[in-house]
Amino acid sequence: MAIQESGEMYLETILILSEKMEAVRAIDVVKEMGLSKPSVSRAMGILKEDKYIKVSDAGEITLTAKGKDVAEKIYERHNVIAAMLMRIGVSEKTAFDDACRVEHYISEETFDALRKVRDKQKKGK
Amino acid sequence: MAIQESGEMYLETILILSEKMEAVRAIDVVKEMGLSKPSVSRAMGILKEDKYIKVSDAGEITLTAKGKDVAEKIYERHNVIAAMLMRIGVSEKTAFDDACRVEHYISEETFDALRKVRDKQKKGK
DNA sequence: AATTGTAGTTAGCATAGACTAACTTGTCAA
DNA sequence: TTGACAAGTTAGTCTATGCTAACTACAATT
Repeated sequence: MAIQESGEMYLETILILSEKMEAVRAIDVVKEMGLSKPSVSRAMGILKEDKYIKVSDAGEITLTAKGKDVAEKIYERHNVIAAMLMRIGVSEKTAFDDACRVEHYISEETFDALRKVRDKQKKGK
Repeated sequence: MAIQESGEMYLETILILSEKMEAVRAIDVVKEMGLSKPSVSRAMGILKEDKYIKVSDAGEITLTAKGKDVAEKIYERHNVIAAMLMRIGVSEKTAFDDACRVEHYISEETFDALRKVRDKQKKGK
């Protein structure tokens, strides 16, 4: 089964958390995303089942290569979209929030186009 | 209850269809959106219940002022987003499809910013 | 009048994704 | 060693949104 929007959000969150702390546990995801423990517990079960993450006996969650691919893809989208929105005058908070929703819905083609705009902009500076 | 993404899609579709034909019926929505009759039938029931549309005895669907507000808002977003994507090099089809998904997820603030970019661009031409 | 086709509805089911309540398990402190 | 907290799981529920199967109701054709 292809990964869903919620799965992408969980993986992105795990990636971000793993850059901030040595060990990411389910409870950290609960706190970061503001969801209930059972929701996260079940999601981790599915992500583990589908080989996006590994969970150690101690409960430490790590991304597999497959999971990292997804997480980094989404995270990059997030950053590119948020940066684009801020460039056209959207506030940081709104840009972040909107990017968080939009990141799951744009095609590769659109994302490439956005990335190109960003690169051109960068060079121009 | 606030209107959902699917409700916005139905209303937008009804708006578009009502510009193309004199009378819009549920079956027209079925054909336009590629959904099943029961799905559309139920959705119309909810939209009617919540006063977004009116349905005549003959089955003709019309938008109320409230429904038109939503439909036009979404339709404008659709157009602005698709135009923006095409301007940065996205193909027409992809721009249309992506706009169709993204239109439901952007804030008013982001939309205003997009509109401003479009207006500036227009003036510059 | 009987058949057929079209529009719409009803009933029941599926999936994704969230929730609460209540349980287990393990650690740590008194 | 016992009691309490923290982490995680299990079980059951809810909402949104779709589906199929099977029905009704009506109109048009033969």
